[in-house]
Amino acid sequence: MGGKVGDRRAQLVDAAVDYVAAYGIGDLSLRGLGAAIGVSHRMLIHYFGSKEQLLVEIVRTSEQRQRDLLSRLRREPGVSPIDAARLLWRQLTDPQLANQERLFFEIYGQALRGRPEAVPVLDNLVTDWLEPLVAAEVAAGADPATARNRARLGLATVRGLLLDLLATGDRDGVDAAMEEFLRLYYGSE
Amino acid sequence: MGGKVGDRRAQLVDAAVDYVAAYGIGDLSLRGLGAAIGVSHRMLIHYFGSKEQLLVEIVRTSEQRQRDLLSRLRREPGVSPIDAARLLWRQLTDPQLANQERLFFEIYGQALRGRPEAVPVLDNLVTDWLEPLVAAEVAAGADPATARNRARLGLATVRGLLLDLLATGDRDGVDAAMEEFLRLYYGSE
DNA sequence: TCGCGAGTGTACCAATTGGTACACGGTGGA
DNA sequence: TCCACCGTGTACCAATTGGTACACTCGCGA
Repeated sequence: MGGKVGDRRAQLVDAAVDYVAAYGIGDLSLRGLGAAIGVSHRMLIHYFGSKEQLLVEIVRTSEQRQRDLLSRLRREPGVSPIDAARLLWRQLTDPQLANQERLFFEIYGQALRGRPEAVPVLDNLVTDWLEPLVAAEVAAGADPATARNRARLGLATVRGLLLDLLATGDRDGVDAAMEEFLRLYYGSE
Repeated sequence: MGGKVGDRRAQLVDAAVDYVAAYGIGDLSLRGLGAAIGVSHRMLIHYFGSKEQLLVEIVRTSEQRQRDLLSRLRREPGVSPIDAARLLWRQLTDPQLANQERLFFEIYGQALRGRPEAVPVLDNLVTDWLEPLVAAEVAAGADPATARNRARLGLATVRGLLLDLLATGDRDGVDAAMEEFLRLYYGSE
């Protein structure tokens, strides 16, 4: 039962992502991680070949978790753009996901620096999220060109306010700014 | 002439910030930095006491450079909010400052992780920039409460689009989204 | 029963790190 | 002139890092 190698690997990488979300990916060491998740650094090398490959898997899995959030967005069929925006906002700012969001920004920063395991995330960082937002805009009647602009703007605003929230912790202030945005975005038409 | 200790220190820290803006602060080593700016790692310790103190000065100086951008904003007396926004946007997205902006996000990421030399930036990350934006809003006739919300929103949007720009490099697409924002922000009243 | 291979631990290695000890040189003041 | 001191280089140290070698155990198939 479940003794397969892949299972063990998957279990390790999952624990590793949790650890990294909590303690950061920057100064991760195999020994520290191993001690935290109950395995020797020797085993991490054994299962993943090298630290770099382990990091690749960590980044990929962390990305996958973000994508799971996204899929919840995408799966709502007839959701209006404003509801999509609110939903996105509420999900991203769930305190339980704070660590995951911090990790997002940390990986982003390292990707900008060219850290090889992190760089690939830059490709999908914007486009992946744009797609469902554009779809919601178009469904709501915007023409495709402005739909793209509006979606891009909405995504950027959400992320900028998330950055604010993580820095200041001022949930009320940031929520108020978000409401102001929604008013501008949907209220004036 | 000019042989004062402080001068040498200041010169070193300035070169260090340039180096860090180009190569990142994450895996900085005294030897690597020293070799790049023409000084032995021994001297960096001599002038700064420890790597940590050097990093503190690097972060502080990098913050100061951001603040210089800010002061140019603040010094415009009767600038309308929309012009302030455009000015801010154009300055932040100047390709010559790309490295500096990357460093901003990198330091932010590390600050979220609790890296001691970076954490202090979180305090002023939002509030410092809010002040002149709020002032511009109030001067343009907004009541103080919504002025604060609008300023916070504008700052977040600018940063979110900057994140997009650094990730995708799609200047045209991001500029278009910015224009869409300005239309919403100022056009509908 | 035997043996083989996967999973694991211990010990080790080379490289890199921040930091220190000490020695040398030059410049300015007594 | 000579002495003190600042700036600098070289050599070194201890700690930590990723990665490897080898030995051991345990379960399963022949």
